[in-house]
Amino acid sequence: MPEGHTIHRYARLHRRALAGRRLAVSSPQGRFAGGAAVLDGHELDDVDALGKHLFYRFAPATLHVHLGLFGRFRRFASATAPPPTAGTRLQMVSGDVMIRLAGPTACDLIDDEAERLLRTRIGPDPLRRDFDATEVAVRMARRRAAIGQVLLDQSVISGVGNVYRAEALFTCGIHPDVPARDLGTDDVAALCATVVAMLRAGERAGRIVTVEPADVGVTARRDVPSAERVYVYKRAGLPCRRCTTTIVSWELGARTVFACPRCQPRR
DNA sequence: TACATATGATCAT
DNA sequence: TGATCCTATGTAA
Repeated sequence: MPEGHTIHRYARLHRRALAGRRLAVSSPQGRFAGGAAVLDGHELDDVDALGKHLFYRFAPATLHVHLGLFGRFRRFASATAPPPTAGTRLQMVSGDVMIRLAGPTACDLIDDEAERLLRTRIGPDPLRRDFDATEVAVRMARRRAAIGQVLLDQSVISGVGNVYRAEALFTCGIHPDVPARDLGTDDVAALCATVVAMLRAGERAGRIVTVEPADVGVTARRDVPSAERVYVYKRAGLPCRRCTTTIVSWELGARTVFACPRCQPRR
């Protein structure tokens, strides 16, 4: 689940549900018991997202969460919640609202200096109002690595993961192997605009839907069947939705990338 | 019961 | 580049 759209969505939902309240904070699993004790009983002031990072502001400290590949939050009604699973790292409760976190790569208290340092490593975030596509272009122009690899580099542009990389490159007709610095100004601008639109749509819907409804024979985006929400991701061996050419996949940047050889020529 | 799998990132070599 | 960490879920045995 967790690309940037998921992170920003959690920030929004958790802010709405929990900000301005005193929270019972605990670590059923025990691995975050010390940090939970510091926050327990304090008011959550705000929740902030940058790229794939979340920051929960409490007076005593800021809680920093990165979901990694496996992490996920789940929300329960306190009264009817099942017992926490063995992997429940963090639990935050206010009244009837219970939020549980399992499987994160990071769940720790972070001081201002460490956060400042972290933020210097994070590139422009397409889901923030201050997103700067020009700055992304500057950073891409310095990379000779393949655009498919550079799109996953969080210091160049933050929040893009393996699904959106494949889908954005397909939509823009760019082959993943093209060196980033060889892309034209127009290509980079289109790519940024596409990523912004895709992540925003994903944040709003709570799921990734990158196909144009017309390409799968429906009129509204919400009517796109679950099996037909993407163009190329995990569709190796299947026909392209636009041209019927067989989708191919290979390893790029230690992750599997997918592309249509015809819609995305190497140029 | 075991294994494969996944939308991530870091560290050692 | 490869090993490693983290969890839940679905399928195979």
